[in-house]
Amino acid sequence: MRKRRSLAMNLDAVAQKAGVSTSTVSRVLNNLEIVKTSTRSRVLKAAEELNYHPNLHARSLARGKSRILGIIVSNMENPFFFDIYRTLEADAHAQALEVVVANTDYRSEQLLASVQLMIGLRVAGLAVIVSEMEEHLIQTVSGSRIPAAFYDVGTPQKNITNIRVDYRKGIKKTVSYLNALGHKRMAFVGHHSTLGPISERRKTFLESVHRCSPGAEPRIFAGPDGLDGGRQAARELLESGFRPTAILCVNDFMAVGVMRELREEGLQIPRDVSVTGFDNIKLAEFCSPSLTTVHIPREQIGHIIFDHVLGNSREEREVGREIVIDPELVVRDSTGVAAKN
Amino acid sequence: MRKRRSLAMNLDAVAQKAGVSTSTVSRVLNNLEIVKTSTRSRVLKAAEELNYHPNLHARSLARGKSRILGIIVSNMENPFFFDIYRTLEADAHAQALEVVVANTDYRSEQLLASVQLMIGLRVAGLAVIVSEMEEHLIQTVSGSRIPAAFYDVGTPQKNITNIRVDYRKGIKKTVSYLNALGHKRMAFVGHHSTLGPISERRKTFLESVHRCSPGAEPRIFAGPDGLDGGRQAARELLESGFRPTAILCVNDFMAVGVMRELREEGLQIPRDVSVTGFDNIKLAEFCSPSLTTVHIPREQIGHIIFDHVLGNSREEREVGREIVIDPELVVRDSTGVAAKN
DNA sequence: AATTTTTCTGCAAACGCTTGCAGCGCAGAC
DNA sequence: GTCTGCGCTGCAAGCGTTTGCAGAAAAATT
Repeated sequence: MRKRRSLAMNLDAVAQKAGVSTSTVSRVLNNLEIVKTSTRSRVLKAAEELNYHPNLHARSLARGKSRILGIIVSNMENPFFFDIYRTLEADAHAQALEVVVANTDYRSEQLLASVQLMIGLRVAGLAVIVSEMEEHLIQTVSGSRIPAAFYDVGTPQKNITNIRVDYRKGIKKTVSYLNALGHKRMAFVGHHSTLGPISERRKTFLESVHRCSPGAEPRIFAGPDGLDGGRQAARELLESGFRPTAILCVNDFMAVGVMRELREEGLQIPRDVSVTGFDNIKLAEFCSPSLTTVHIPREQIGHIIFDHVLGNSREEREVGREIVIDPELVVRDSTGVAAKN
Repeated sequence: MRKRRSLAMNLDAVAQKAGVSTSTVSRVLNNLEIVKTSTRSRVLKAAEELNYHPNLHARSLARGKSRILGIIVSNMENPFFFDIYRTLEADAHAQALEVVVANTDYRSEQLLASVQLMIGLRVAGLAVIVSEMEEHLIQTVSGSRIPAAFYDVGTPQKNITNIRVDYRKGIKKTVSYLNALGHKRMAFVGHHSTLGPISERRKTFLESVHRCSPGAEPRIFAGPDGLDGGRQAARELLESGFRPTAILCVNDFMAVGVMRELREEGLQIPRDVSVTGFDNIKLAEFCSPSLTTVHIPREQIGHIIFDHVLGNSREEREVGREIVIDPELVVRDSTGVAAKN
């Protein structure tokens, strides 16, 4: 028999100090109104003096579940993900839920690890906002019986809600807007081309261009998600000798990097080349020139996810549906009529 | 006696299916090399088939500690914090530690909640990267016996290391650089003026200006941390009628917001007004014009924090020291000679 | 004052895991 | 054939909570 007398404060210590049982302490700490006021204050005093902090692991174990919302995102650095995270966090806190975030960095082994973590933590709900997702992981989550919501990937399942944005529509709007401005030579800057949702945007881009201006020869470039990645892709584009009059970027974050490189090379935006993004992150209004983009309502998405995963009204928590969101084009200063040449 | 036969898979189920005891399953799952290969594979197969995921709470409880690094930051949206977080996360993962992040949003009640959370989680180590910090919280952390590191706030304590950047030096370098360019009328744009580290920058700014050019009348403006906050502060500045030739911003993130507003109002940077930031976040290179700023080595800071809190060599983990970092001025395109008028 | 009801508190099991120790089976030594 | 030693496995206690149930104390009722 090990007698590893713990140093860490526990219920017992508080109970002893207050001269009550651990059950009573527990009830006080959980605000069960059952406890007599005098006892209650005695316990609180003892806890205070001992600097007691309940062991959340023990608590979750005893309760059989944790009050934690798990969130998995591909890239917290990209404000798109951050904004959804922020909304989810606020909603969670409003219901006295804690939040655990994991960042996959678009790496599927990290995604696997994150999912394992969340299941291991027995989170009360799980939001998966990633671009990389494998079928068997979806099954794993579904099998865990944890109410979950996936953004952009997977299909509705038993306890899984799916939220997606109609990217095709967003891309089409962008392409036909640019087409109306006379753009024919267009390029697409993406990232991680193998990922489902991303390759969908790329494909739609090609389709749209072909439909709008059959003669055009659209080109594709890519780099890692981020400012540097955008810049790098733009550099490759320029070095390739291709001179598009418009560049569509897979997201705003990369678009900012793209614009930086174009500027560096002496190209004026939008006089020499138009640039568009996707997401409508805050930064899109703040860069120079401000960015024409496609608005994706991240707050709304966050709220929807939360409500479906942990919402408190019955109908809200109707997990297992698919929800599609329509994006809107937002025209700013990074686009203009096509340069003639 | 409650017989809440759990739905969730547990060791017992796996053990039963594999025809062994829970101890053996546990040993297999923890890679204890003691187990016979045949047994081992039988157990792994059973676990796999049952879609078993160990309950991390139970594990932490039994082990008496969790393999979690806790991180608390003021504002994850600001890339400064994100970059430190990213480094910490990488270091943690390299040692098979999980990470739990909490965002305080500069709210001290949220900071309190976050600290409670981390202690409740019995994290193996804690990194607190915030601008708001109260003495009694420091005591709480210190009393928890969790190895911790604070950035920018607090003083070294028993199990607490302190990392700080010599802001005074950074600000002084900036001011004298601007002074050398002929700037006399300067403004400082900060946020949350009551916070310790921030008010230090502001104070040093005032001192430095007075020392460099005694006749000058520096002005202070502020808004919430972020792009919008910077913009808002700049707007107030302009509306006040004050026309500085240079604006020092408390950080790069806000500086980007400031530049946006200046541009909006038709002011050219740096011809009409110079702007500087602080931190040297990636975005500083990507905005237009690129931003003169003070480099704070966030990666280095992240590594130092990790090593002191959870590093595996004895001397690294020398918690309880104070470490000061010297910042460097990085000159880019947002600053130039003072406008004559 | 005796009884019933209501409040409040404590007991002890359960949550799912880890781990010290004891024990079993079996190989080799004598 | 007994003994020793080793490799592997199981037993059971313990981690710090929560909570159903039962019992004690206090209050209300008769």
